[in-house]
Amino acid sequence: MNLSLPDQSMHGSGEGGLDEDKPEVLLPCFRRNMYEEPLPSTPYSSGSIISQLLRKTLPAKRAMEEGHYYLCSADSGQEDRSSVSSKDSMAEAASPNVSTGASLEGEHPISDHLQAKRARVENIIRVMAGSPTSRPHGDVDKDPYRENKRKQRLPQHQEHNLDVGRKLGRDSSSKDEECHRLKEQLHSMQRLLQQLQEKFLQVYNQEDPDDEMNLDESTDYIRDSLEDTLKEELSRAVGECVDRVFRKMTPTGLDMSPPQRMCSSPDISVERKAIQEPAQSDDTQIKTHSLDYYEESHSPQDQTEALSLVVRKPVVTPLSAPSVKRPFPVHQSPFQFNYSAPLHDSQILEHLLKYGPHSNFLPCMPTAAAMDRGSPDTVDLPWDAIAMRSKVTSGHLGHHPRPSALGPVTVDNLCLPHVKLECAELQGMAERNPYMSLNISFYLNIQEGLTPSHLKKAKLMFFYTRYPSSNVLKTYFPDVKFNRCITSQLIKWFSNFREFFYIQMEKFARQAIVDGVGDVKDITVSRDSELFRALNMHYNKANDFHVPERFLEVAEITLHEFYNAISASKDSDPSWKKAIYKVICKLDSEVPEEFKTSSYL
DNA sequence: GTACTTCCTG
DNA sequence: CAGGAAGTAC
Repeated sequence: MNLSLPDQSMHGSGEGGLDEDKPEVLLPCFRRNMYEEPLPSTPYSSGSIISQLLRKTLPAKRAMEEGHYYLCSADSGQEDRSSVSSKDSMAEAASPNVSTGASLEGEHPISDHLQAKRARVENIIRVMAGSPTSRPHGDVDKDPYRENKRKQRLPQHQEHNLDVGRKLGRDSSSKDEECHRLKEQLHSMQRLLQQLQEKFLQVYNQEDPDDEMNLDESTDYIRDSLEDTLKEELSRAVGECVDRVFRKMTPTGLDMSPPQRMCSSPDISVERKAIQEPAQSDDTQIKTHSLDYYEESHSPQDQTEALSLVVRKPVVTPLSAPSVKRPFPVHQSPFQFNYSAPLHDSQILEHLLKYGPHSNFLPCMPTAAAMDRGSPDTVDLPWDAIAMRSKVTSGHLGHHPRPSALGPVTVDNLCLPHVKLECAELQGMAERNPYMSLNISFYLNIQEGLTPSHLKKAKLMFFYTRYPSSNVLKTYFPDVKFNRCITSQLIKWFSNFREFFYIQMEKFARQAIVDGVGDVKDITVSRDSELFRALNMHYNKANDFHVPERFLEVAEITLHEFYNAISASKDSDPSWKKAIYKVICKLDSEVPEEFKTSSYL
């Protein structure tokens, strides 16, 4: 945010204020290779968890199912392909009707096809729902398959539990180790989720383009159950992690005051709720500072494996399918980055537990961020902003009930501005593949509703465009999960902006006439103008944005239009303004790129 | 119908 | 700023 007043020239050109707000500029050190850290493997990172699960649980269906689940696997993929019809596509060949046993040459291939898809999806859901993490603990070790799965996901943790007795009394370093183990467990969970997504993408991306309708139907069919399952899975894992970090911290002599409510037994349900309702990230820059501080404080060895939830659309054709051995794109997702530095979240958590959410989180945090932003309200941690989401105009902006202290630790605090950079791409993918959109907002902390920050941003955008299309709005609000309602609200905002704009124009034009201004050329709009002050007060109340010169020109042109029309008594025509609107509409200019990635200006 | 807009009201 | 009515355009 440009902190300078319009007349101050901290930045040479008139419209360069935004640069100072970009995280990259704000935090040059943070650009360090967080996306390029080495990716050490974990003992249980190789092979497909899902595939192994399927081997154990669905042996009878393996032949037909693995055709799908192993499309990314060179060995089994080819193996399975050889056993099925070669004429059809892979998807077709591997999609017999599981539930009915209908043959591939059934009389209703489309219907069967759909049912086959559902069956495959249901299988995945069943596997997920049946995973040990979703079951009571007493159930876990009875089932070999589940035990196997648990070993894949929690091997180090179990080992650690066995070691607890020996480690009692010399626990000083165990916290770090525990964090590392928990981190790995989280990564394992993330891999599982990512694999699931890939499996689904494979299933759906192999469908014929003509199969859109079926895809929609089946997507609706499975959406709820799968979404719940996925969220449950990840939420539980994170909650468990926090739980253990917390318990691990407690006996080590940390000053746990005053965490009151979450002291003895963290409320996993609260944690889960916080995760399922990701908080907004208006203050991501502050969080960037926070994490950056730690990022710089620890050695690269702390970096654990990078995993991607940014699921690339698999190129799965009968010819190329088996070429991809491992379904994990190297591409780093913001989500996984949240957990990429083992000590981060534990330290964040530790601090929050000790000092509470409103304390100054880190030594470097408030000063630099706040000064760069020039806005006192940004000094606070995002706690208040969290409660603000979706309540732009509900009249509750003054004070918000403080959300659970644990929620933002794992979600909001760990979401970074870089998330925004990938949102647009992901949303595009999501639009092309309905299923893809299921958990993207969940992972990327995309807003479900518009926030005051979005409103502020929209107002600043108005300086460039008075008539933004919905597509433009979607482009410039990548952190907003658009739906019909949200789009309408944003459009309505700009409608209101225009209304105010035109009212002011008409008012000042009439005033000029009343004042006896005889020539349009005598009417100008400068930054000293009363008109500009009124507009600036409305769209840029904090006066922390340098209004582009072009907007002054547009205002002047508009004022002239009104002046001319009124002077010519055209205002007797009920629709006399329409001509003016048409002119102004053409004066829109492109909104700077910076607006696309700045969730908070 | 849907999307978008202006106008009006609170 | 939001809600609603009414108009326009596709």
